[in-house]
Amino acid sequence: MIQYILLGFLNYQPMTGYDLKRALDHSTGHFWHAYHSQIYTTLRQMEKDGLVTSQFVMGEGQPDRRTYTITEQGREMLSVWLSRPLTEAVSVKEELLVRLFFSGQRSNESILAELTVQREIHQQKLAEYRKMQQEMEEQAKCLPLPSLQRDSVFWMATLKMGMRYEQAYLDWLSETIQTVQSL
Amino acid sequence: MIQYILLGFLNYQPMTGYDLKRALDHSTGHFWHAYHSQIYTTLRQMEKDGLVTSQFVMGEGQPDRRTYTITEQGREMLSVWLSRPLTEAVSVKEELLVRLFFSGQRSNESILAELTVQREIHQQKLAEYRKMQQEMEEQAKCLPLPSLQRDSVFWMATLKMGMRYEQAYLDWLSETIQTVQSL
DNA sequence: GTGACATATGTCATTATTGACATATAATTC
DNA sequence: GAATTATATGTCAATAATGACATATGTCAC
Repeated sequence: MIQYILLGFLNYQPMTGYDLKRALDHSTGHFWHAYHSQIYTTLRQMEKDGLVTSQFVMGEGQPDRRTYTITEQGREMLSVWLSRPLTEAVSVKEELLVRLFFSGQRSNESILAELTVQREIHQQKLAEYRKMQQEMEEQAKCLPLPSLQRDSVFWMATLKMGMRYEQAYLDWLSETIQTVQSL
Repeated sequence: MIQYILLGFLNYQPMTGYDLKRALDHSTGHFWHAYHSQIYTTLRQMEKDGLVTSQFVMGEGQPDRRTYTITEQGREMLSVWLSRPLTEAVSVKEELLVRLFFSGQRSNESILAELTVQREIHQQKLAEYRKMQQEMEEQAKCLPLPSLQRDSVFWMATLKMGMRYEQAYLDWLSETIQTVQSL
């Protein structure tokens, strides 16, 4: 998966591993996390596979940088991947639900403490997404390239799903906290 | 993670790998999937670690079965895990959002086809969860052990999150389909 | 000047997960 | 009687992901 994400970004412009890590952290990282270790090793593998090329630039006054550029083969691979639609349910991994499922043996206080912390975490996430939405709407007014206008519709769509997810999570947490309190 | 799920089930009663696979598929599998291969290998490892013991029963008229029983150490490990609350955001993995994020280069038709299939998938999931909820509510009236009454509150809570998630997903899919149609 | 932080790139051992391959019996259906 | 499905348990190679360890420079504040 991470390989397609990297191709997706490199399809816009050449970037270094560090650039990519930052780009991910502010966008796709919210729905597909990656450590920098995974990014650097995947980029190396992709170079071996001919999906990208790299240029090492000795740092003059700055640390050395290795810039990766997508190849025609890389673009082709990204296109093929995008053209083959997801036709199955993706598997969800929700550790909190696993924990709650087996929480019959726990005290109400222990459970409530955990759910309350989670509510704070998801409130922060929602606030973060709302801020991102505002910033994105402002940036959309003055995009450097008109071709990015179309892209920004999809970026915004992913953000909207993030907000719906966080809102649903928050609503459920409040409901569940109430339920546990009344036990 | 899968290890704690297995301990969670074995904490109720001794079970075989096959039993566990079925139990997971009808419950926790909806928020933490596991192949039978992972279940069997994890059970073996857990036996080495002293978390479970196993009794092999030659099948008389039925296939051979290896029944796993949780040990005191296993119960302890489960308890410790449950008592250490999740205090961080769990990382989400949403392949559809990754795909949509980089879908600027795709045709509207291709995107709409994918979103429509996803809507059907999530509608089915929601229907499945609603059916499970009905069954659970009926079963709750005549539980074999009164101690399960408390547990069923948490099982129901996880199911409710599943329904909220699917509903949020469906609402977002409809919204996004409309957005793409109007491009 | 020194300590902290951002920039920048990597390695590596371990664990987790995937999904195909393999095997055998019993019951049911055609 | 042949095929299919459910029961039941495993192996294994490959991939993906985790998170610690390692290193070096530039900048800024104190």
